[in-house]
Amino acid sequence: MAKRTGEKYEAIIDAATRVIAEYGYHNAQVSKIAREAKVADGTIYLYFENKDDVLISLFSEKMGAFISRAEEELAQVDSAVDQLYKLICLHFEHLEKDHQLAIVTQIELRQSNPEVRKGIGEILKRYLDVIDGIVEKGMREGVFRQDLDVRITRRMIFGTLDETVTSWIMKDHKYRLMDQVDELHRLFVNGMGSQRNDANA
Amino acid sequence: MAKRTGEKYEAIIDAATRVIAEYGYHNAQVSKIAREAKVADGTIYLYFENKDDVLISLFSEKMGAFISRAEEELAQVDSAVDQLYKLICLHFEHLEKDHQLAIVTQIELRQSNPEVRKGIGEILKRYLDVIDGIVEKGMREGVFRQDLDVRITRRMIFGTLDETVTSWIMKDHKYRLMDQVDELHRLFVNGMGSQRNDANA
Amino acid sequence: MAKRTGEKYEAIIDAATRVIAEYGYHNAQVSKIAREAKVADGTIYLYFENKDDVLISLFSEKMGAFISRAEEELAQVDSAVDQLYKLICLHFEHLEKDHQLAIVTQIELRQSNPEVRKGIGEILKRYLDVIDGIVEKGMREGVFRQDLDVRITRRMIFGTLDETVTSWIMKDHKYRLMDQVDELHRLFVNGMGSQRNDANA
Amino acid sequence: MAKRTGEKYEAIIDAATRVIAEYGYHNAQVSKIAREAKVADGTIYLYFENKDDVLISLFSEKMGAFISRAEEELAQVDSAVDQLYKLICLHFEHLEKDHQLAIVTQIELRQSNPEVRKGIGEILKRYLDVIDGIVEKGMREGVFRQDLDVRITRRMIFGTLDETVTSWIMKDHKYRLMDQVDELHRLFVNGMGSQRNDANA
DNA sequence: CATGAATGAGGCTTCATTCAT
DNA sequence: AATGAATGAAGCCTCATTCAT
Repeated sequence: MAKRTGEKYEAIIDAATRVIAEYGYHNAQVSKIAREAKVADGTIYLYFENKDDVLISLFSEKMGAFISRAEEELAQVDSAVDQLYKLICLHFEHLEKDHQLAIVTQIELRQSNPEVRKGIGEILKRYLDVIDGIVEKGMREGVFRQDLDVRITRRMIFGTLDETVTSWIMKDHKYRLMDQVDELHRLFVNGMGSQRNDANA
Repeated sequence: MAKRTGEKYEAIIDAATRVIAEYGYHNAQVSKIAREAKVADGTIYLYFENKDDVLISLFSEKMGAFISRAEEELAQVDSAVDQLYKLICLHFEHLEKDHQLAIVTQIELRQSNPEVRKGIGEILKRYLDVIDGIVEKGMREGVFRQDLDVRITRRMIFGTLDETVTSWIMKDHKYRLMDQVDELHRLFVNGMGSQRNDANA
Repeated sequence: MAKRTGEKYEAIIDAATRVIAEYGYHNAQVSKIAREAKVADGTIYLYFENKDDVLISLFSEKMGAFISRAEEELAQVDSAVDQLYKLICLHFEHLEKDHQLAIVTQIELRQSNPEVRKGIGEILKRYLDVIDGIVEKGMREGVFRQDLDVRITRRMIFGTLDETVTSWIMKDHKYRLMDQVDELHRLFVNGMGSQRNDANA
Repeated sequence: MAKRTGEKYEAIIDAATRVIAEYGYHNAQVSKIAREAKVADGTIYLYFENKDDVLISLFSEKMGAFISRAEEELAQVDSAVDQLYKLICLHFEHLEKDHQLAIVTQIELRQSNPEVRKGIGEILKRYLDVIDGIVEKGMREGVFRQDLDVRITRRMIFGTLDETVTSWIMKDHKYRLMDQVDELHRLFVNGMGSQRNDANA
């Protein structure tokens, strides 16, 4: 039934992003999104199943495009260590370039109902796979420990990046995310590093 | 006006925890919480300002008690490295021991309105201070790099633990969190370690 | 936001009048008014800001129309004495013709909250101006004393008419208001009279 | 059951007067009155049937005392014309001396529910009888028209005094009520006068 | 006599979704 | 395809009154 494509499809998603960023998730009514997109309330239901679908599609479109781009760019990088560096850069650049999107995906959409959160989770899986790929490549290259648990490591990387961005937004973007890339990369690479260090020993 | 103490105060907070864990944040009506606590709806308002206050208090009581306990236990540990280990243990133990609380604090309360989220954020600050204390101690001890950025590092630690717990809940607590303590500790300590490794060099 | 016009706008106001007259102010719930108006509860909020707005609008529409009509009719009367007679007639006719409206405006709406009472007061100001006009005209004509205090006199006229109507309603409309016009007119005119004049004679 | 007498009985009535005058009828909760009277909530129910009873008793005590005093003082005045003058004086003095009481009886208690209004109405009947007595006496004396309708005339007098006081309160007691006694008396006496009499002259 | 903690019924309003035009 | 007026379910909170102490 829902068209899921076309000029108005995109207009609605962009309007939703702007409205949520400006008014917050709890004040982003369908009618407000419709007004912002310059369509009638009912028109939204010609392009989306329901409001949840708008939100999931918003995340899917924005994040999906980012993941695809990330996959492409990472493919052009040789070593896992450099890929990780590139990943952090891409992650931060992506959100630093679009403050509205950052607010919506990091803060507002997380208040959504279980249905939307589930949709978001599924989209994020692809991103986690990208991270897994880098970790596994590093293990194969021998620059990361052989006994790394990929899932644990992936959660460290994703959890850290996610918390870093959220924190940056909560502080009103007062500093530059990109300035933290080097330090985070070092923390990750040292943490996963194959060399001597076994501080716990 | 609100009493904020007493037998029923605790009964209401515990009832709220159970109801939210079972039905989800969006289906945790005041009347349902009251029924679960075996008090009248109105009684809740003798102990709390409003529904938001119940939720914030729930987080505050549970998390506050945990943070206090953590502070005490960490004070009895000598080295920063061991303190960090202890912190991960406490964090995981705390939530693994009480699946309901884990669901409520990690998943459900994050869907709450801005007011509640603000209250939660303020309580979490104390926890972040605890993490900062460990990082700074490690730097003083010389086991962590002198050029660590405490805030960046704190976000790595908290973000990683948070993501790890959330992930564990989403996977229906199918494995044991405590089994991941060693590996995470190693990732952190190596990441922050003062020794050799400068993978980026 | 609220439309404040249209077929349903009037249907809701009329329904509110009937419901309040029948059940009393304190038992006139929005849902009851909606049912009486044959619209959904939510529809009321397409035409009015809130319940208070319905009540103020009800008074404003009914009283506003009456005042406008009164202004017109009085303009066609030459002398102040006859205008006063006409005013009493109009005042009584208006309320005697519509018992429900009389009950609502004289009895029920006076129990309303401060917000509504304030709205009512502002609308009544226009009516008091009409009375002032008559008194001033009579003074210019020389049929009323030159040393009349317009405000004091206005309060006598309005207070008397108001009390008379309220009393009539409390006695269940058992007699005819119109039968009291002559006597009241005589009391007013003699009271204000510049000398002996017995205008009614 | 209710005692209706004693030190606390009066304390509660006085507290109710103060609370209603300060916070308004709609914010005068039983618990607030109890606190103001320095008794427990439940104690109020040892002296009064219910909240309505408190309000009716408040009106009854204050107004009843006034009416008794008025009856006494008027008995010492010879002519109806002078009695009417005295009545206006007493009415205004009574309320001008106690602004709180004026606000409570003229404004706030009129917002009360039908039960209370009914109680108030019954108490006022005694006052209306006093007015009737003056009018009838004046007719017997021949200074008021023989064809006066006592009820119509009574409503003019009461309605006018009532509206005058209400208006004075709404204008924040900015002027002196007592300054209007002469003019109102003249309006009444001329209005009722059997001929031209200018009683005030 | 006095207390005050506990009760629980009741209503205004929002907003995602539909469907006649 | 597009509109937007209409729908109606659902929940937080207040406060008069009670009754065990």
